[in-house]
Amino acid sequence: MTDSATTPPSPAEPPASARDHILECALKLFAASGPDAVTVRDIAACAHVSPALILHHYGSKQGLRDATDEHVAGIFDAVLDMPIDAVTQDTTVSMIGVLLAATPADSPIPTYLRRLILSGDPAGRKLIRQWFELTRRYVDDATVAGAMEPSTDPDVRAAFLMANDLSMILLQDHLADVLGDDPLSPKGLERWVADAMDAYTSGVFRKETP
Amino acid sequence: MTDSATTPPSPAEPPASARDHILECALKLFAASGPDAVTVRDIAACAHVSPALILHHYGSKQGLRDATDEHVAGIFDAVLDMPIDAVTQDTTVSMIGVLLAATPADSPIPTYLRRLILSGDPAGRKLIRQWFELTRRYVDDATVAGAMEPSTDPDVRAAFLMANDLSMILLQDHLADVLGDDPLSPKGLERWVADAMDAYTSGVFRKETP
DNA sequence: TACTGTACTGAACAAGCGTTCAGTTTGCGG
DNA sequence: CCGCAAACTGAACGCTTGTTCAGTACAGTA
Repeated sequence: MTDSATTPPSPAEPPASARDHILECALKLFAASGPDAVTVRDIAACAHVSPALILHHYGSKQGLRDATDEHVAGIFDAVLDMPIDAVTQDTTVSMIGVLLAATPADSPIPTYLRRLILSGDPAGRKLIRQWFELTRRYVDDATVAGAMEPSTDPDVRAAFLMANDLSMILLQDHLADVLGDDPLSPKGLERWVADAMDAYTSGVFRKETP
Repeated sequence: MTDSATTPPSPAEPPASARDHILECALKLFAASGPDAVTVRDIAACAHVSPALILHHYGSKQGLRDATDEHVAGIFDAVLDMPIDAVTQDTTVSMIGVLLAATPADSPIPTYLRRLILSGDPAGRKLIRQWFELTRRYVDDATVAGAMEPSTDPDVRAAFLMANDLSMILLQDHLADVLGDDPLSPKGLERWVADAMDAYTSGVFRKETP
């Protein structure tokens, strides 16, 4: 319930309090192994504090999980609030490019996002809803603007594009395995986007086989 | 190490031994909540046996997990071994339709498959590799046959199609949430396949905006 | 200096976990 | 019938887990 307004007014850089450090470690460890596999003692060791301090600050392990979810969702919200124009132009086909550009290369946030989406809890559902609504609006706008072929089922079309986007996060490791390039790395992203754009503009299947 | 050959020769229907019943329950519970969240006692209660019997038959909880993985992978292999012609024709765009047709409607297998793929363990990686290889071969065949537009990066194209397929399993709940139809139900599948085929043949984006 | 609230710790607790084991029941060949 | 291996159980063990709690260190205030 205490938000960042309770912290003393530090102008540019937060003083990296133990509380923030704990959340940072939790984010990293949760992303790497999943919250269930990470113990409070693991996080305490990572943050160089006692396990009791974590409970002191966040009430319970679940409280820390919730705080981490909120933190990531907040970052994601900030990315989603970018003007939609930035999404449509350049090689940035999708939300993924924007998200990757907004987070450092070794950030655990994409990985954590994957877990959040697949965990089935409301935070992930809300996140997907926002993502879908944004894509849905984009489909309408682009269709009206003549940049997109009209679809008889725009909801499915938006979900189709979103799912395609998401699969890069969800299947990152597997795609890296079969393609040889991490699809979320600059090189891998370029390969992926190039072929995806080609598929989306030139089509994949021929209408009939002459 | 003891395979099904050790069971007595029952002609049509396996006698549903306690051992099989345990695996069946494990499959259901693992799919529903994830192996980490399911205790040996949970599985024992589901199968109406003592926890000790599970360890007697499978050695350890990990042994049961491995056995369940193998069982699901075996079913999946049987689906993948279907002739590729069956995949290309009709509304069955993809592996998903074949898989769904091969399993009962309320089967926990698709859900378990999702967990297997995302768990990061070798069983899931092997499975994805097979899936990819099949799709990769399909891309070549369909391109030679003139049914598919040639791609400059066929590996990515195959991964792209596979990922699109997989996203229906991975995002099943979320897609059902935003679309109102479970994409793995007959109705939802029809909606999805119709729009996906449209996108794949007519394209999504226009080449230029006149 | 004395007071107070917050950050923080070490040690312990209760509960739940996977696993073990001695022992009982069951089924089957001799 | 006996004997023996396999199926199966109840009760416990050791360990890890999240959590609690009494107490310490330290800042800010009067």
